[in-house]
Amino acid sequence: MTTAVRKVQNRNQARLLRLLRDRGPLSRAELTDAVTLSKSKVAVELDRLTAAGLVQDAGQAASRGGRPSSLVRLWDGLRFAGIDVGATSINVAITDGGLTTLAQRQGDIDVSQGPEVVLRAASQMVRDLRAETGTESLAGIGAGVPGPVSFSEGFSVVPPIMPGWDKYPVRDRLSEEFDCPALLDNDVNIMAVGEFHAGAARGIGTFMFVKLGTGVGAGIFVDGHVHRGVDGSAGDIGHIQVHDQGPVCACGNIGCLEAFFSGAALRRDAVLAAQEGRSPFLAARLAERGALDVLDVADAATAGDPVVIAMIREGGRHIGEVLAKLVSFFNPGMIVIGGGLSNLGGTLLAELRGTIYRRSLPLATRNLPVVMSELGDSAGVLGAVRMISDHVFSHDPALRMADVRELA
Amino acid sequence: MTTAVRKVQNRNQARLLRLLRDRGPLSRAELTDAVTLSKSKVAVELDRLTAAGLVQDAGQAASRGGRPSSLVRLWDGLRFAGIDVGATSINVAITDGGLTTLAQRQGDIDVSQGPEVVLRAASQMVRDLRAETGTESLAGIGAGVPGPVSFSEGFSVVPPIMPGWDKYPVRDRLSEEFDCPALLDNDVNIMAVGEFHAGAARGIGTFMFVKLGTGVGAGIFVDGHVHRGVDGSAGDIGHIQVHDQGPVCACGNIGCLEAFFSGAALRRDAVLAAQEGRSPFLAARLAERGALDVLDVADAATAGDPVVIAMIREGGRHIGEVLAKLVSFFNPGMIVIGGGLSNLGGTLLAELRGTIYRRSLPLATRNLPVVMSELGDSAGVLGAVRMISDHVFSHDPALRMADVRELA
DNA sequence: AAACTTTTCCCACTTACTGGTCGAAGTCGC
DNA sequence: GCGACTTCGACCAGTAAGTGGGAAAAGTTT
Repeated sequence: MTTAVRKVQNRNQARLLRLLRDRGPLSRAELTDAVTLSKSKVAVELDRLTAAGLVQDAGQAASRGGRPSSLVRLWDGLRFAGIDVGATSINVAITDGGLTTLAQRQGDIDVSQGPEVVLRAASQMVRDLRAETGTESLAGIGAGVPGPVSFSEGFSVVPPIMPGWDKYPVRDRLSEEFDCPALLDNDVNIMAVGEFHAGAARGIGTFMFVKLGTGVGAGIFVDGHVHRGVDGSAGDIGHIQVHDQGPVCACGNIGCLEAFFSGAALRRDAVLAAQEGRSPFLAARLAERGALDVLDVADAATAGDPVVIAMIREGGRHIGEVLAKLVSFFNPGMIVIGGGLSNLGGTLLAELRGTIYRRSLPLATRNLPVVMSELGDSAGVLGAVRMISDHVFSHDPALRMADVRELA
Repeated sequence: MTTAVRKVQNRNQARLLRLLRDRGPLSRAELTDAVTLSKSKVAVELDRLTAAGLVQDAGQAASRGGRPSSLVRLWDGLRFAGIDVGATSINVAITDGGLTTLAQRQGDIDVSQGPEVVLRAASQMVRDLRAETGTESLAGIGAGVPGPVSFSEGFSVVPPIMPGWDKYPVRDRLSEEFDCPALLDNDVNIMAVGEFHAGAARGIGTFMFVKLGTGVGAGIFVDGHVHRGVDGSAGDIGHIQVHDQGPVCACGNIGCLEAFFSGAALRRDAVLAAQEGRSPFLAARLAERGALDVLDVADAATAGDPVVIAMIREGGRHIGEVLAKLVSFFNPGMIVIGGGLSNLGGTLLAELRGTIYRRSLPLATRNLPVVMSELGDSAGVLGAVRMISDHVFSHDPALRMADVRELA
């Protein structure tokens, strides 16, 4: 363990680090090819990175007919932590520098208990995982929480159903406690980052991630970057009004999208269908277990229960109608569906696709894949570590998008 | 007139040129302060720009208590042309390097006559304006046409009601004819650029421009850049379905937003109200002139005609309901309303604001101005020249956003 | 006219990076 | 086993970009 300043000094070092993160150990020659720099320059920067303890030697590669390359890789002890706080659960992972998960843990929480309680639980989980993986120090922590987040300030802003979280300095608390850089974002955004990094949207710079969970939200990628909007509330589509009348939403309004279809709405409708005897399958399950969740509904659909299937189709149609409008507006290259309700599988996906393709312009949908999340529950933590590693593996964190774009 | 290579050689020259464009003549000292470069470097680059014929001396400034500055400005003979093709009209302007309009001309066309006819008319107008302003050569041409455009390829793609335009190489034709760089974009996008450059959205990097004209469309700005979407169809909100039933749209579908409210829809409804005797004001106008347009409707509203006012309010509500959904999704910093229907004035704006504020989340609307276009008919041509001047005043046009962003 | 202010020109110096050369370290053919 | 060939990495001189100090230039103020 070096005690050197573990800091990226320039743009070239940042590029090299991200190459090593994304492509694994590479030789100096391969790195020279990948970045447009001379071998001398690459060698110099690698020496500096090695001295800074960010990079290390990785032995010899097999010869390709000449002198064998000596491989270079990210420092073996580099560790990132990701924290994905949901409404009722928390997911924590520790990865190495290449963002391979070394250990992961899930726990039940109630986000309404406030930031102190939740952060205490999260910290404990991180500490446990550190012990488990023999992690001495963390290079960075990424975290996501439900509801609108001020990314630049690192805290939640007026979260609807999360008392005590408003302006609570989550990012700075994490940064202090673990003595490393930290970033906080909306949970849907980090899931979108996850799918972009290692999931269905790999290489698709402009896409929408739609989370159908307890609530409904979207993560928006524009040219490889999260679009957060001016107040950090972009993607907040759960409370779009889809009807004048309809069920009352948790937010107090009437006709919100997530009052028609979401984890909460589906549970409500499922229990009703069971109690009213419209779905024998769900009635049996309810009697058996005393409650119903998304998996019960999915099972009922698989078993061919017509009422349940109709329920899913109607919900999918509501979501699809909103997405169709957003597709016309935004013209994304892909839509990724995630969150708990993605367990509803093919029935839901078919309805979504049908509605979106039927209601949007042909030009905007002719190349528009609508697919399920590839990462499932891990999308959030993976996105969180990707987000913080992008940050750590960048030159001057102060020099951000806005400034760089101006140059072009 | 120099015959030197009039070409920007590096990023610093690009920055200097844009400074001179946006802030007018400046002294070397002021330029040094504005860019973060040493005075020596600024002097060297200015010399090169002068040699390239892009920049020239502009005499002495008044002394501020010491040696007076010698001012530098863009070459006096720099000229940009902007072409804004609408469904029924065409607008052309020639500006100097600082994007001040030197001459402007408007003409009536029918875009359905095809690109050959329209481009011939446009070229003639540009030639007329060149003669009028004594312009020897153009430094660049920006143009906008209705419907989806492939920006990178420089032509329209599957435009709904524009036979013959599909894949017709508009950009390259202009570039060849006038022997200068040219860019082609969607007409709504260039209007948005215009409002960003010199209109209501000055300094607001993330906003929506909504054109309510013959059709309905939106221009989307994200962090100071136009968002065109993966197929160039972003902002195509006119055919969003707002109802299961309703008037048949020109696109063949039912319930499209612009079938409910647009220039075409309003004319239709106005004539109907006149013929059915519901609006005495419009009936009189129709009898008097044989036809009705937006200005007649505006006059009727000003005169207090209750049926017309209700008509505008209902239309505004339809637009507002769609915008409210998009605001929740996109979280812009401003909405600018333009196009012919903005002549409807306060009645329309009030209804839009009311609907948007009522139906979107408080967080996304608490800082959301909804304002009328400041540039009116000139937004398009001004945006077009701004677009092409950004292009000409940039280093390597090949090195574009995607690449630059990757560095950060 | 002297003192002061501000700008511009000039030049030595640093920094970032390039690209060629050469030895090191392997494989391959015989 | 040895020389020819290939590939890699270290070294180093050279270059382009940019910095920053100093002096001259060209005004104003006293």
